[in-house]
Amino acid sequence: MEQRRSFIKDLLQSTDVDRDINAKGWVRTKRGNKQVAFVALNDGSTINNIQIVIDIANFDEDQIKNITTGASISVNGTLVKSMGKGQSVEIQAKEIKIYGTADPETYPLQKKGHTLEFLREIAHLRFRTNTFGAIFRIRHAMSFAVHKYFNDRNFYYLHTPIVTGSDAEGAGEMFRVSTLDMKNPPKTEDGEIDFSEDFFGKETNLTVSGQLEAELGATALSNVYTFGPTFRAENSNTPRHLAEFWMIEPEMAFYDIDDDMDLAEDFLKYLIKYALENCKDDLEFLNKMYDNELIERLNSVVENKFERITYTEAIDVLLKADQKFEFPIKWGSDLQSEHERYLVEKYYKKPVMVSDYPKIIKAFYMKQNDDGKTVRALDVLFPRIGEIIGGSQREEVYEKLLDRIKEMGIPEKDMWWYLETRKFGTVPHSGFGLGFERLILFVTGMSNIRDVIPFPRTPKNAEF
RNA sequence: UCCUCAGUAGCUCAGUUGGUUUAGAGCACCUGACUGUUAAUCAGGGGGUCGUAGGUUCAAGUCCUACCUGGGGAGCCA
Repeated sequence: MEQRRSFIKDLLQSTDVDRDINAKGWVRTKRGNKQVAFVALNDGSTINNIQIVIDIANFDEDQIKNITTGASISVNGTLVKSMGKGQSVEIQAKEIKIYGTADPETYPLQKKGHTLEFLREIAHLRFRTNTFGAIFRIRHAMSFAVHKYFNDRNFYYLHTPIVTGSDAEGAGEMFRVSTLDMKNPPKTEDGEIDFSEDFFGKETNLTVSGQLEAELGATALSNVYTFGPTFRAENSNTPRHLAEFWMIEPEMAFYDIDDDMDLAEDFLKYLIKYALENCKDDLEFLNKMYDNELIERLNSVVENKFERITYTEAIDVLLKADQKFEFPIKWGSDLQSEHERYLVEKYYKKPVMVSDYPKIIKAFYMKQNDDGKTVRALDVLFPRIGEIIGGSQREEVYEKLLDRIKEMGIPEKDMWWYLETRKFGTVPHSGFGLGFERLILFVTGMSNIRDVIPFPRTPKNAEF
């Protein structure tokens, strides 16, 4: 009878030895001599490999030859206590089946390390490295933790549209969605492209944010969140931006800006704590290989209260700073990266939540303060990352919201559905957006956002 | 998009102020040695139109121009 396959993660933790088992996976390395060969096997269930011991006398020579780095195999054998150092258990092989060989001359992954830049060019194979195995296991764990956090707190997961007919979010350039013949599009009488002929009968784009739709859900379900892909056609070439990225956007009825801040802080701490508790091996690997202060930094974020300051207080701190900034700071201008970095890394030395920004530099939907100058906006600034969360209390007063829409030249007719929530049973409400990949950057200690999403979409790059 | 650095073997790099016949090294790979290895070790071997296209020069991996690709920084933001 075929032995049932065990995951390597479970085998390595097992104390029940001298029993027959089956393991399947991909060969990481093989070494040895004429008598015995040692194969390090990995199946993705853990960063750790299990050692397969092969008595060469008992196997066909050609078969052993084909067990090379990258080959996929199934091993029947006995789980035994290891005679060597470095592992407590290993598999004494009885029978090996090779599913697929990997020609050592052309298989691009070798035993020794590769640069992250090179691995990006072979994104289809980089999952097979320790680094990317660790990153994507952590990414999964964080994704799961997001749902768990909200589910346990009476939030509903709301699926907002990917294709949107509203271009009013103002969160950046959008990707057009169209089925028109680009070489010969239908034209109106004035020579413009006639989008009434298009699939949806109007101009449509990929979403840049699910926030406005999430607000609609929150005005009935109380607490909702979105977690989906968003798209920005900005020509941003930085280690912190993607054209396609995942965003988490909770939206809460009856929340003011302080409630919003409480949730943001609690949420971030929960996620980081979840990683510390559930991704120990992977974090230790990343800590050792990429960022010696990673685990220490994660712990410090979980243990310390975030600093909460207003934009105006932030400006005061920056004006008194004993440091020259490339961009001089003044009230009314947005904080530049160098300013954010000073506040987080030099002055407070912990995450900082900045609120109440000048309304002229923020979006139309943010709740206006009584001073007439500021809005209840909220940015959470993290060490190394900068802005990890952007949010606000939303303007719930119909007239004030309409004024801002007019002032900022947003097409009012496209916003009728959004405005109606302020006409019928309007409530104070708040929300924020968390860039999922930026969270993963922080948690893994990676420095380029292209390394924390399986298949990064960036300007001039949509391979795979 | 702007500034800046880089592109030489499968990978990571060296290649001096342009000039010593076939452009080097380490790792990887192949062959051999070794009774249990831990990124094993040791010996030998194969492997390169020097990112692309022009240009300067008696002579270009090396200098100039444009473009492409990648890194870092900035802007936009999450």
